[in-house]
Amino acid sequence: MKEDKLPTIKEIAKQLNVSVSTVSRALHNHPSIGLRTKMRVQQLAQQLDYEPNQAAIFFKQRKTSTIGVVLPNLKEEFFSEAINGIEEIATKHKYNVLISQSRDDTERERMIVATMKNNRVDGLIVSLGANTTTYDHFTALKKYGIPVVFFDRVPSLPDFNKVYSNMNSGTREAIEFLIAKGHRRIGVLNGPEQMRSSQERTDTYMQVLVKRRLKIDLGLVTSTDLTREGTLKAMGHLLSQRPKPTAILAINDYIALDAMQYARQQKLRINKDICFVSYANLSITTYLQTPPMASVEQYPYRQGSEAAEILMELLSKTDHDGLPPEPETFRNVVINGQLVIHSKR
Amino acid sequence: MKEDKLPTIKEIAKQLNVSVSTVSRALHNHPSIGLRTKMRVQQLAQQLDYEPNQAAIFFKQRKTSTIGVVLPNLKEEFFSEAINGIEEIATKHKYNVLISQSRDDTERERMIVATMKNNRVDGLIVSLGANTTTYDHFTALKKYGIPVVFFDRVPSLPDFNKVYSNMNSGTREAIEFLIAKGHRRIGVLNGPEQMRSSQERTDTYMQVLVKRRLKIDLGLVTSTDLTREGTLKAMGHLLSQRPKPTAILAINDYIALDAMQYARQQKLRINKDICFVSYANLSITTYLQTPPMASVEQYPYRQGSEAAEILMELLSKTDHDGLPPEPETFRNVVINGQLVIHSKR
DNA sequence: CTGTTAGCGCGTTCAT
DNA sequence: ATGAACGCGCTAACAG
Repeated sequence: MKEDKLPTIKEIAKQLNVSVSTVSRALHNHPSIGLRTKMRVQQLAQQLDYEPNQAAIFFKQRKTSTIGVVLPNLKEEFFSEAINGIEEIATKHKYNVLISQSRDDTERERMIVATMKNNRVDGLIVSLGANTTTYDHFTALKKYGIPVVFFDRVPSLPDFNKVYSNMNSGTREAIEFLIAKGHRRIGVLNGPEQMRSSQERTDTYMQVLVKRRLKIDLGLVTSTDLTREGTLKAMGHLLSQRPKPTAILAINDYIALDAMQYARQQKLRINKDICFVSYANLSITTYLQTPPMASVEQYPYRQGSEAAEILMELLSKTDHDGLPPEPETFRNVVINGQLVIHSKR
Repeated sequence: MKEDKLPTIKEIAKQLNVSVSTVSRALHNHPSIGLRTKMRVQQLAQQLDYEPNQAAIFFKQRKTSTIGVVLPNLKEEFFSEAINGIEEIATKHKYNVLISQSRDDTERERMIVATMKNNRVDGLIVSLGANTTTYDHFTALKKYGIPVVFFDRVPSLPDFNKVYSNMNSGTREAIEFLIAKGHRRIGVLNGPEQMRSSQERTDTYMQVLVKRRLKIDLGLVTSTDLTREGTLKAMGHLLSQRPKPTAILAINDYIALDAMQYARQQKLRINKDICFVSYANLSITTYLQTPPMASVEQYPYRQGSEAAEILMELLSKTDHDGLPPEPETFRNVVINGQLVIHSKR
């Protein structure tokens, strides 16, 4: 049953008593091939169930038609949704997608990038680990001609291609929303300080408070390392402030969930004693009886597909290789997060 | 900055005035290479930052060191967790992982399998789409020598390698649990009938009821196509039965969530008027104020890693290729689902 | 111990 | 319109 040998053009050539190059050309609809031969070749190919050996082609073309995707995890709906976006574009361009998770571990991230490089992926799409502060493992790729596009968790340095949702507009909306609801003590449950989004969030928070002439209490701004423990600890800190915050802005829905659980343990009633607003707008929150009052939608699908689109563009440029040494320009796509209100109360 | 050419063994050979094979052997610690030359080679390789071109190796060895993973989606924590298991094993064996989602669409599934085949993945790990009832796109792989291992959503035919959690023990425990809590009218919210697990679930359900001498009402056994709409419709059916069921066994946590939402809309109080027990035991349920009373743990990580382990084993056999035409034996690993109780009430 | 060579499957000149 | 030959980077069989 098992046909040991997959058909090759050579095989076809032999059977038809023509040369391999003829077969190759016929298969590619090269104009200079006789209609008759072309037909014969194509028919036999079909019949033999011939499929070109991608490995050989990759080898020859020096490209693998594969892009690597490195992200913190697949568990968060945000990232799996982003992958959908990436996959869609990649498939459209006949690219394969190699996915790997850094688990927010910079060391793992380095390893992954290294293996991907060795496997000669054509390009990389990356969302950084929470603790990654150095980018040399990415800059190193430049000399191999492997383009990198970051999304969501992007480096704070300018010289990278990135797609992300800026925190400004969304955060502004969120804070204004809470103020309008009467909240005066608003806590911030931020991510690690090295994350670009954390800084932006804090900045905007401050701005809005100043503009609204509310008192700024730095004790209300805290950060979690994104682990559950870190979040609980941060919440402990926030809730120990006096007076207690009546609302909390959390870096994302998962963190908000942990935080809400903690608050509930402290006998606080969600959306009554304390309100939550967070980022991402995940579908699971719709299942909660007491979801966050509002979420800043981050458009993961769009971020993924935009990043992939940019990468495809970069790759097509590399193709022709007559690359005029442009003054190295970087794509920087910013998506405005939109506040989505879940609970009227 | 960009070094156009990556170093090759040929390059190293030239610089050292030795032959490529010497370099190759030195790099592989071949015993028959002089210590001195070996050192020289390895040092220069290091210095040049030489990395073997995997594409070339793949091409030569006729294997890609890549396994494909086809599953319904990445969004469900069950699957992303399974991927962690797969990744762990694959990485350990120096394999890459190509992931693709069928979105429960058999047509997409076929396409994916076809591309993976053309990309010459060494093997496949698959969890079937909900509606897949034919397996010819998988059996076809046999003649290309591409082994397939299924997990969780496995074919109901015997001649495939599979890893799955059988529904019997877990379902039995679940029903007994509900009966012990005083429930007499227990509804079943099953998946599509073609799914192996659905049949098993129904069978066990019947068995336990018979054993406990409870009345069997076929109106209480219904199925959803796993879409939200399908689930709501099925719930409508279940809740229209008289007397209404007081407990419902749902095929998985996500479905349970949809079902609970529907119940809540019907002014039923979760865990009071109606109880839920489901399968999977996802971490998100811990965030719910009213989680399912109990879940049958399905061990996604373990399923993934076991499947990968089996695939690795199959692949290593293929390697030596002196495959004695064994009478085609299939691996069939069954994991017993364990009931985990969340709510005492 | 080391070098020479063939060949994996394909696309691509360069001839004819 | 077609064929012959080369080479991509690497391994392995064969020769010294």
